[in-house]
Formats: sequence, structure tokens, C-alpha cells
Amino acid sequence: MKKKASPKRARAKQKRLSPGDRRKEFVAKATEFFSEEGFGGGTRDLARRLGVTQPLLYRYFPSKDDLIKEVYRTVYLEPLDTGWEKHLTDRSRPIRDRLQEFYNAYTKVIFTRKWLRIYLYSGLKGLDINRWYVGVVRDKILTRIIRECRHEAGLPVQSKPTASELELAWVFHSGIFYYGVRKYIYESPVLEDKEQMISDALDAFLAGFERVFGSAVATQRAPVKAVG
Amino acid sequence: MKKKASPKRARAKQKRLSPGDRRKEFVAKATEFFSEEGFGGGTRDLARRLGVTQPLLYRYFPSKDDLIKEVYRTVYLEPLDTGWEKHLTDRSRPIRDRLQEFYNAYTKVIFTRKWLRIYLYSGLKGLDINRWYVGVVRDKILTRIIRECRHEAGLPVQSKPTASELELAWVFHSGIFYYGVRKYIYESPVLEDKEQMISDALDAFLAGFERVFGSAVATQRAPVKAVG
DNA sequence: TTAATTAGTGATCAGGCGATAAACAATCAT
DNA sequence: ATGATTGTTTATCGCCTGATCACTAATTAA
Repeated sequence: MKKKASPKRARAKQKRLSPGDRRKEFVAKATEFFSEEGFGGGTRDLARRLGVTQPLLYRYFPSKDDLIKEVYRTVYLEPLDTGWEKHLTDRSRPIRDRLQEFYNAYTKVIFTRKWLRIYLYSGLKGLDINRWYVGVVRDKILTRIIRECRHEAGLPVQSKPTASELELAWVFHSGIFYYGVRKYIYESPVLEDKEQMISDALDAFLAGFERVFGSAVATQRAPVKAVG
Repeated sequence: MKKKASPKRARAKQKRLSPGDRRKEFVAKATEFFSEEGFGGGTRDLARRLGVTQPLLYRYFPSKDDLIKEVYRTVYLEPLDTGWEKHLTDRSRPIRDRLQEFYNAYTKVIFTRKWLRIYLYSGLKGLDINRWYVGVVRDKILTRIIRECRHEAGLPVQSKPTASELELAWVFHSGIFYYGVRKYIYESPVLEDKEQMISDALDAFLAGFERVFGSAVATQRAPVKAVG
């Protein structure tokens, strides 16, 4: 329903964007901004970074806190599009390959300075969304991993994971997670080959799981890691 | 000017402490305060918590930032009095026992809400003292652990740890560390028995180290964990 | 073209912040 | 006691913060 195309000449100072795009742009840049400055960062500095004036933020978000909540939402939902279960539960493939691929994909999403910082900031705030995410990791990832490990070790897979099993899975998972923290937040030197780190951690976890929880009969081991 | 007739009752309002004790008290309570509120917490709120007025802080510390630095110093030096090497390098005892005892003692110090929060806050700020601490953990703890693991596995112990060895040790260490984060910061339910968590993590780490780096000959295993 | 609508801005407010100076009050040397 | 010293408070300053309002300018509907 465009009557005339004449005014779409290249405006030197094209300020006006469609509301939807503007909002998305604000949230995206605000995520970067707050991830660096922390959520104590000022709305004026944020607006400067966006190339607009500070009051404009309040046309799109009722308050700074609402903007922050939107930042949380987008950040926390980001890793959930990875297609977890597909990797984890396909029993036609060796469990080790499945876990390796899952953590390759998962860490590809969360191992960014932006994501990790927002995550830690919100964790320190004790937000509900953080608790929710921890629950998702436990129920959708770790519980599944344990079930697959049990299956592999010839143990019954029906019952819920024990606290000990869950804890070992958490320690494993957190160890991998913290690789990202060391690299992207502490900016500490790490083993450059991320996949080898995952591979070695997997060896330890799988061996440990079987040693601690495995039945006496099943003593088969995962294949030795491929040397690069 | 003033009437001395008034007795010195009701003088409990104003208390006078020696400067040294006052300072220590301020730093200690400031640590608690900042660990909860973050370092964006206001000096007025802090003073209220101390039971004094806000300007008094500036008689003891030139600025808020100086107070914060002192908080960092005390917090970061706290875990260094544990007597690490004593636990780790006494080869008359099994390596597993040494590691278990070391991590029992170490986590007894750092697994507090206060310590973990200050640590994470300072990590997000990218402070030098945080980098320094990471280096201490690497050089004084992980490097020693690797050396002991090599000794146990019949490998040469002279050369510096490889990047892969260090990484596996980091993943193990971080997994234990993050248990504290989950418990005291995320306030997520964890396995109540901390020492069993350490024990299981140790099983996995030792088994993993040997599997990944161990020579073909040394296949002896650590004793099975005691069932509770 | 014109009128209505809406993205974007300048000015500003109330409140909180870190920090300072001066007045006050408790202690100590004499 | 007296005065000097020093811990503590009251009052306040300048700055920055999140938020609001009236206004301008770009877009759209008629």
C-alpha cells in the first residue's frame, strides 16, 4: 500500500526505524552493554552506545528493570534451541560420541563473553530465571546423561537419578562450564583445543561413573580417545 | 557551655573503639555487606549496618574504593593459610587420601556465601588480584596435583605439566568449586555430603588422568569408595 | 495538501551517590 | 580540673541516576 516511492531517498540522518526492529536492536545492544558494564551501567551510557537519546529508551521499555528482564529472557532462551535430546538419546550411536557432540554444540552457544557474564551476573542476583535454568540443566541434560550412562553400564534406567549420580554429573558439567568462565571472563590461558578438553573430561566422567556406580559385571570401557 | 550536672547515664549511645579494632570491624562487616549487595552497594547503607554514620567511614578509608581493595585483600588471602603442600606432597600416604584431605580443608574455607560471592564479583571486574589468585591455584595446587598423579602413574615428574594435563586438573578442580557456587550462590539443592562429592569427583579424576595420560603398565586403581 | 499519528529530542525533576568541612563529644596528658 | 587530641556526627556540596513532560520532526491516512 505504498503510494509513492519518492521519499525513500537516502536520508543522510535516517533516524526512524520500525518499532519492532528498534526494540530488538535495543535489547541486543543492551545485552552487550550490560554484559560488560554490569547491570549498574547507566541508561545514558547505554543510549549513547545505541546512538539515541536516553529518554527514547523509555518509549520502548517502561523502566530500566523491564529492559533488563528482556535481556535476561533472550539470553537464557538462547541455548535452548540447540536440539539437545537429539544428540543425547540416539542410542544407535556410542554414548561417548553423543556426549561429545552435545557438549561441542552446547558450549558453542554458551561460551561467549556476553552469555557467560550475563549468566553470572544474574546468578549473583539470585533471580528466578537463573534457578529455572539450573533446573532445566538438571532435568533435561544431566538426568538424561545419567540415564544413558546407566543404560551403558547395564543398570536399570527407570528410576530417577540418585543424588550421588546427579552430583557427579554436575561436577562434570560444571567443570566444562568453568572452562568457558576461565577463558572468556577471567581471560586466563586455557587449552586451546576445546574439543579435546571435552573429550578428556568425558573420559574421566565415564570412567568415574562406571567406577563409582557401575555394576561389577560391566567392565567394558569407552574407546580410547583419538589422538589428534 | 555545658552543664556538668547531668550524670553520665544513657551514654551507651556513643561507643569509642580503638582505631585498629574499628578498622578491622569495618573491613569485616564491609565484606559481608558487599558480598550481599555487590560493590555497587551504598556507603550509607553500609554505615547503617555498622551502626555508625556514613562520613565516619572516610576517617578510616580515603575512599570507597580503598575500602573495597582492603576487602579483596583479606578475602583473597583467607584460603592461603590452609597449609596446602603439607596435605598434597606427603608421599608416605596414598595420593587419594591426600587429595581428599586437601579438598576437604580447602572447600571448608572457600565454601561460604561471603567468599564465593566476593570472588565472583571480583572475577567479573577482571581485577588483577583475581588473575593472581587463578595463577596461585594453577601453580601451587594443580601443578602439584599433576606431579603427584604422574608419580603415582610411574611417569616422569620433572617437566612442567602439559596443557592437557593442566586442563583436566582444571576441569576437576572447577567441578568441585562449582559445587560451592551451586549451593551457596544459586542456593540450589546439592548432595548434602560434601566429602562424598569430593570422593566421587576424585575417583573420576584419578581414573580419567590415568586413562588419558597414564602409561600402559600402571593399571592399579584407587580403592573403591566407602559406602555410607 | 492536510491532519493525525508517532518516533525521537531537549530540558528538567527528585532522589541517591561519594565525599568534605565544621561542629561536637569522648579520651588522654598534664 | 584544663587543654589538646582525636573519634564521631550534622549538614551539605556537586554529581550522576532513573524517570517524566512538553515539544519537534518524520511518517501515514485522508
